[in-house]
Amino acid sequence: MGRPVGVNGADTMRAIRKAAIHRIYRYGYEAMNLRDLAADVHLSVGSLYNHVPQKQAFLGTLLEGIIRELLLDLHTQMAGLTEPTQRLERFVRFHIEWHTARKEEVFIGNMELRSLSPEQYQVVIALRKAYEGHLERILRDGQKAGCWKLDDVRVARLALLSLLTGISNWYRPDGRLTQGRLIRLYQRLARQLLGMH
Amino acid sequence: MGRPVGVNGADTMRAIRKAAIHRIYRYGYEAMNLRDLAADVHLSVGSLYNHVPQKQAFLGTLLEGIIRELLLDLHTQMAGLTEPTQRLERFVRFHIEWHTARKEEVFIGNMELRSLSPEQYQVVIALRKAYEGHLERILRDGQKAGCWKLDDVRVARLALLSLLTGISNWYRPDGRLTQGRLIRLYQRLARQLLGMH
Amino acid sequence: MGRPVGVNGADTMRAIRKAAIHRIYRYGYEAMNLRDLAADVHLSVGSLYNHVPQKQAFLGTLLEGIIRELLLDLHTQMAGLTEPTQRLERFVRFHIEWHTARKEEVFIGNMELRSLSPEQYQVVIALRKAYEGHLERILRDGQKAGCWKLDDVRVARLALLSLLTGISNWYRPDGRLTQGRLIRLYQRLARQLLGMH
Amino acid sequence: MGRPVGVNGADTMRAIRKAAIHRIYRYGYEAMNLRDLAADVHLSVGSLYNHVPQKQAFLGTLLEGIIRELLLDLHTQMAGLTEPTQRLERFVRFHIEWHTARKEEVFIGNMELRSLSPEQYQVVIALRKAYEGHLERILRDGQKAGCWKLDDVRVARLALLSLLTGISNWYRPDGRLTQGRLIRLYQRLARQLLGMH
DNA sequence: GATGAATGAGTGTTCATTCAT
DNA sequence: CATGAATGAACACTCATTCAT
Repeated sequence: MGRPVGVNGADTMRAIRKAAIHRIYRYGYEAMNLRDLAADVHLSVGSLYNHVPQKQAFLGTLLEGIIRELLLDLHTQMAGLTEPTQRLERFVRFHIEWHTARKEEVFIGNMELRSLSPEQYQVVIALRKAYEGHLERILRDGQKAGCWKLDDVRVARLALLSLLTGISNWYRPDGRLTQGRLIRLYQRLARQLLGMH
Repeated sequence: MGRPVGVNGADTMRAIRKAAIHRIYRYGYEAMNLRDLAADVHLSVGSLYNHVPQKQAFLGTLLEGIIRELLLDLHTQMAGLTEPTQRLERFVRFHIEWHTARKEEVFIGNMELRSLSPEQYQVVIALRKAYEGHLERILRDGQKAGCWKLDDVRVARLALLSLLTGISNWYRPDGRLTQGRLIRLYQRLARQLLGMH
Repeated sequence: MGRPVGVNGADTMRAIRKAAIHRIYRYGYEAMNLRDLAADVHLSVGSLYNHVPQKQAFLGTLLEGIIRELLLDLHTQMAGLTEPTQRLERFVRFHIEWHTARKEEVFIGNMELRSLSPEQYQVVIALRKAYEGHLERILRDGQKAGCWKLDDVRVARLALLSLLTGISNWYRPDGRLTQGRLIRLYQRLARQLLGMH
Repeated sequence: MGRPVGVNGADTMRAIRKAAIHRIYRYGYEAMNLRDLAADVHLSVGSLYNHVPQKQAFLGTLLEGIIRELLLDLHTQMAGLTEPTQRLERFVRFHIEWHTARKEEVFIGNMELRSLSPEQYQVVIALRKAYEGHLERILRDGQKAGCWKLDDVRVARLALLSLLTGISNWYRPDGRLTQGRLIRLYQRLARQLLGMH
């Protein structure tokens, strides 16, 4: 059969990504099978391969795409800020906004690293390190500037990221807390964690 | 065929559990196949089934066993303590000790919840809630006693657990930090997170 | 891999049914394995599953299909007849024709009822009852019309069906008896069984 | 562990046979597994092998035993009779008595022939032929003696056996018909089938 | 592009059978 | 005799992947 009316390749691709992210989020990469994925976007398995390379390669581009977008958004948000305290506030807000708005992406970006091939793993880990490095630079700059006095900057960075990323494990958009309140609470927690008052 | 000399069922079972935990930790439950698991303990697949009921049921008992042991150890460690600040210190130490000594168990206990059947999930989640409830009680008692002033006890509990549990994502036994120093650092971070000085 | 030239799904399905009937006839449902069945129709096991749902479900549709066809053919053959004696003659002829021409189908339709799931069993048994009911109606009508005097109509029906169906246990198409002679012999036996001269 | 008190080998063997017959009757030989059979007689699979040779060989001795017992009982029952009509009456009664009292044995004796190895099959078939031959001799003697006039003695024998054996497909001990009435009904049917009166 | 049909390697699971204890 | 534990071959079924149409 021919191509259905009003459907174009880019739309289909987007639909596939979305469906894949959802399935991986709920069942994990290994447990996602291409038949179900194809069905989600009203395609046969055969047709899926007109859009997707291989399951494994697909996971790679998916995770890489997610973290690249994260980094891109981060740089946009942080542009122009220089003062460490301000940068920290902004980072926390950004991180929470992304991790609540893009809960599923973030979740699989953390969980499915082990499903990557070694090469894919290297790429994604490098991008993650860039993200972590961003926060670590803020902490280091603030330490130098006397904004906070940390025993161990690296541990503080790890701790702060655990704190923030943990949100994606329990946050529900329809939960008790508004996103705004959540951000303010965690900005305070972050400050306290770094020993600011 | 037949039973080899000097082989004992309980020992075999222990070996299987250990090997399974390791494989699930490294590759995930879905990616663990019973042939490899059997090979780990020098058994044929058929023999594995003399010890393990079904892959799925096995995962259930595995995770349930882990968290039951965690709870048991927790109660032992916390016995006799009443003062909130003391209990918090002890909880942090206990959590980190367990999460560094039993890194693999803890990791799969967090990651593989989604691989559980609905019934198994209910059981394990209930046990996890008991653990979280323990910390929340500490925080609430300390709040009443004026040890700390939290904006939101529940969020503080979630934040604290994220902070502590996150350790299992990066901790290496042969890393830069001794376990003792790690505990002291995190005890301080915890105090600061709660706004104590 | 990929689809070979000139292959058609419906043809394949027919071939599978035929091969399955033959294997079940010779070895029984339990003893039929899907690898051999696939090989019979020059398919791999995987490909078999493009046509067949599950072994169990397949048996269900197979047996149901056989008896539905039997019923359909019966109604075609009996159409227009009213006189009990005539209907009996025709029924006997029809039954024998079907049970010799479709020996294998008939055989597994009788033997493999116990391999059906409870739900499948209900369905098939209901269809069988329809067939038996047809004969019983003939006998009852003839009884009323005075064509024969039976002690017990139900027992006569069971006896008659045993008599006729038993043929499929020993009939060989290349045997001593032509189908025509077989039918005439059994029509006489049936009449005698009912006490007609 | 040692041998339980009050249990002896012959009893165990009898229990195994009985359980096996029942399981084969209900599920078929292929579907009967030795674990369940062992459980039926409160034994472990390993222990079963102290009593039973191999599954396949066991089936052989089982079926052979059944038909040998049938033949033995037949000869006992027929002893002393010479007159064909009398012998026929007695045969019918005997056959029905056996096929109702030993329904399960009879059923598997007919159904599971195809599960036998070629050698076992030869043996059992030979014994069955002896049984069929007995009836055929009666029919032939009666034909000679003018008790009945059959078109085809062999077909009459096959028909008569189908008629009688078919009872085991529907007979229920707690059914509408007493065994006595059943026998009288079928004795009449048999006479009519042979064209007497 | 879309589809149905094909493939082969793999997966969990069962089962008859054996044997040291 | 009874048992638990071992084995290996088999089984139904799944799944990523390919390709003629």
